[in-house]
Amino acid sequence: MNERNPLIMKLEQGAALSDEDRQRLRALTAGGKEVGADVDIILEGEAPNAVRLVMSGLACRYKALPNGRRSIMAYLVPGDFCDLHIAILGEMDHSISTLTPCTIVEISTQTVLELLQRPMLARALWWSTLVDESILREWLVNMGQRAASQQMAHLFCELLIRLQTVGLATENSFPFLLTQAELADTLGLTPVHINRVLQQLREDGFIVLKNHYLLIKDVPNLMDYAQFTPNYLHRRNNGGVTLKIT
Amino acid sequence: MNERNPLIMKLEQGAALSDEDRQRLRALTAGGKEVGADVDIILEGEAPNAVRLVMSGLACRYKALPNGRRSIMAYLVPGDFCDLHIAILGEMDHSISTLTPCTIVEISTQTVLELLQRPMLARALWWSTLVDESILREWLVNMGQRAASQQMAHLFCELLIRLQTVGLATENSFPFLLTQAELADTLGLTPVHINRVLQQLREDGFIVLKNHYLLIKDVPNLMDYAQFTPNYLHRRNNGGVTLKIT
DNA sequence: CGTAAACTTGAGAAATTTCAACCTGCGTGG
DNA sequence: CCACGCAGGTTGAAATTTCTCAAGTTTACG
Repeated sequence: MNERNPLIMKLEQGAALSDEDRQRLRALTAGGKEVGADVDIILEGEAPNAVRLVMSGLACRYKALPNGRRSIMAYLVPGDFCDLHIAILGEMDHSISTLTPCTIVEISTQTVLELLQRPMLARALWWSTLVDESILREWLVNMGQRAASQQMAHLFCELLIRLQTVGLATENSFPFLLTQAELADTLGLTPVHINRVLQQLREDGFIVLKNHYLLIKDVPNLMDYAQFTPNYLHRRNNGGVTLKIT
Repeated sequence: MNERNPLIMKLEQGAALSDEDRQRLRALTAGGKEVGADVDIILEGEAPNAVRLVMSGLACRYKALPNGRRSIMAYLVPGDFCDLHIAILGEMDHSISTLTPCTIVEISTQTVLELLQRPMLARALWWSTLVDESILREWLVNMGQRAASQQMAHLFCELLIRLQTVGLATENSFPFLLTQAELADTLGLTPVHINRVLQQLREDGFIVLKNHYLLIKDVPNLMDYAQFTPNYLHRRNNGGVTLKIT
């Protein structure tokens, strides 16, 4: 009870874990390595020999572009795997970098194979990669079909739910360490335009964003504005676990 | 040799199949069902009880949007699975529809589980879902960071390679049945703008698109223009298998 | 306090959308 | 066999969104 391990908190959403499953996961995730902000974890073209997992902080998947910009294709929050798949694909087709200081755990391929012997854990890991894929699809919809301010709002809603799942957001707020340039790389917009969009959202009373903290003033209202429906996150109890303000 | 089964041709790119593996796949893929164009195969919210596979024609994953438009997030070419994952996620977070008349094969969950007993087949199926995910990431880059005409060019390059893999494209051309409205739903642009972009590509001598057939006049040149690098498709021999003109 | 990174602002240029009209090919029913 | 009808494609012009460039301003932190 009162679980604080983000990996376990997340995987509970995908499968009914046993106490022993949880024990294994807890053992695995002890003693990660501290990494600073803006540090590359894995580079495109590499073929890593272990699986990595974010236990604290915020990281991202990205591709570096010929013109010097980069495209961020996913955020990795605590409990997210960097490269659960790479053993099969051979080489990374994208890079992973920290956005804030992070705790990264390395798990040997051997250990992963052991985990996969346990049916519920195998199912939970499968679930987690399928949810990652589902998020990619929703991002595609987001970028293709919504106005910039809606895209931004949608991203906020998604982060709220995902951080709630691992106990890092209250019911309507969470620490927000992303720079406007990073948001620009994510949504494929200009930093200047990101800036104006944020001001718009503030003026319209949707959010308060200051001191590296984001507060959503009326969550259902913002979700409505962003056309956000949480089904694509495949949570069992949507946002059921929220941080208690103490 | 001289394989013509698109599923087998594709999976060979992901793992070294044995003759028996191929036999199994051939048996599976016999006797699909013919379906017309613009027919929904699976709808968002459903929980299908079998896995479906496209054996001929072109289909797509899409989400219907509140404003009546739809967002196409993936094309399914012969050899592609519709829902290899759904047993774990519970319900579809998107729909699948044909774009042209298609042959669709249904495979029972039981049969899939049997396939997964064979290590190389399991690996090949894993590989195929990971490649699907990789394609989603590249589409995200495409929509976010490239000019409209480059996006279009990139899409053409990807389709060329993917259709070559299953023997449905020559070294520089393939049948092209997509409407401009469908392209618009894919790239998140307006049909009007798609029209102008296509004219641009024609004027610039990149492509000939008529009579439902696309010819790329200089493939390396178009790839360069689109910043297309095929690594994300994780093919063993990039575009090695091409249709012989007879 | 000084410096660099992050954020903000303004104005003009470019890309894309919107709306509305008009072609064109092609299959079907008369 | 022809004419009608319609889906798909094309065009023009104005409105809107987003970008670019260039110059401040603020904030974090050594």
